[in-house]
Amino acid sequence: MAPHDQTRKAVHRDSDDIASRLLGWYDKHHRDLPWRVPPRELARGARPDPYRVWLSEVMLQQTTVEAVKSYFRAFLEKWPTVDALAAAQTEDVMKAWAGLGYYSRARNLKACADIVARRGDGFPDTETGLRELPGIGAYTAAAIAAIAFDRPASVVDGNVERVVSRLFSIATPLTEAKGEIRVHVERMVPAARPGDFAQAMMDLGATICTPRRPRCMLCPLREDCSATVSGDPERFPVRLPKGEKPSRRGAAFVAVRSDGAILLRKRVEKGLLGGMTEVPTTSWTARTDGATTDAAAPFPGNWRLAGSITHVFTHFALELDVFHAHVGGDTPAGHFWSTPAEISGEALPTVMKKVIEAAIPGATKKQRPH
DNA sequence: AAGTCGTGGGT
DNA sequence: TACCCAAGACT
Repeated sequence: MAPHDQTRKAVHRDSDDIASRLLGWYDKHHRDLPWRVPPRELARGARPDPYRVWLSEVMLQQTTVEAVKSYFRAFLEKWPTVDALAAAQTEDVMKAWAGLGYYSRARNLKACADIVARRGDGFPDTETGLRELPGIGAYTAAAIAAIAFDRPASVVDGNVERVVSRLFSIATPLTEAKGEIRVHVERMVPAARPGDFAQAMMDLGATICTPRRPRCMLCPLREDCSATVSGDPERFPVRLPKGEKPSRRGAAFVAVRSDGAILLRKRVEKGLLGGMTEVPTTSWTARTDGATTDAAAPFPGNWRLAGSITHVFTHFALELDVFHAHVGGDTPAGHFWSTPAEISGEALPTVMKKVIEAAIPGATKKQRPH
């Protein structure tokens, strides 16, 4: 290994070495992903489709690669271009997004597509231009600029924070260390292949420099890594202890018509599960004694307790008692019926599929022609 | 600027 | 089991 000294020039060369080692590793060990153009094809002159880069990056916000794959393929099948997505109905986009979580992303995705389609010149090709679009924050703007447009942007996501905090044994809690981490990344970003560098950092974090039990023996940067040399890489990044998760309770009502249709309604656009579809429920702090239950049901009827479900959101846990009744065809104001053939295509978040399944097992599964 | 916003897989 | 946390954005 080359001798180190304290000059600025040496520091720069050291950073270049890190990028070179990382890119060499990426050339051999990169993941093959549906939205990715591999380095071999980039070397032949292929360019990524900014629409696909954008779509994948928004889907990947706080979401695992495995969860995204099938949604990415389905979206690309339905809406192959940003113009196609702009021409879609927001309601259909919400339906296609159902199950992926963080539903404001879907609304912002559609709003962003509308703006880009109206621009008529594709996506902005700079970090600044991208940052102005709905649903595109600091990370996503940098990622699209680097991956789709070959800009030397500093891409900092949770993987990069972990890798860098270990490389330099950053003991400051993560919330306060972001600026320091960004400075390190800015020094490392290479002039050539900045998009591959960003994806390489994320692949390294996802496959080698994992939160627990990192595979340091396989890491191309182990000689550069302060935390590995000191013997306890899992100590980084340092996070502040988190508060306790409160729990809420409520009751949900699955009303079934004679043809098997289920009564649904649409939630308000903003806030939790905004714009998504649900069965009628009490408020989610309500007590579930008999009096409250009868008052909140969409129909007076022969309600039977079918069971209860629990669902854990990011900042609270929810327990819902699920009531089930067969009812007549009246339609309460603001509600609608969804037949067994239609229900799997509704914009039902996972918590609501759990509720319906508790009352009618199999009801939300996709029907297969026979 | 700390809280809000989903879900599923790994350990 | 209970906890961690993932290619974060928005307010």
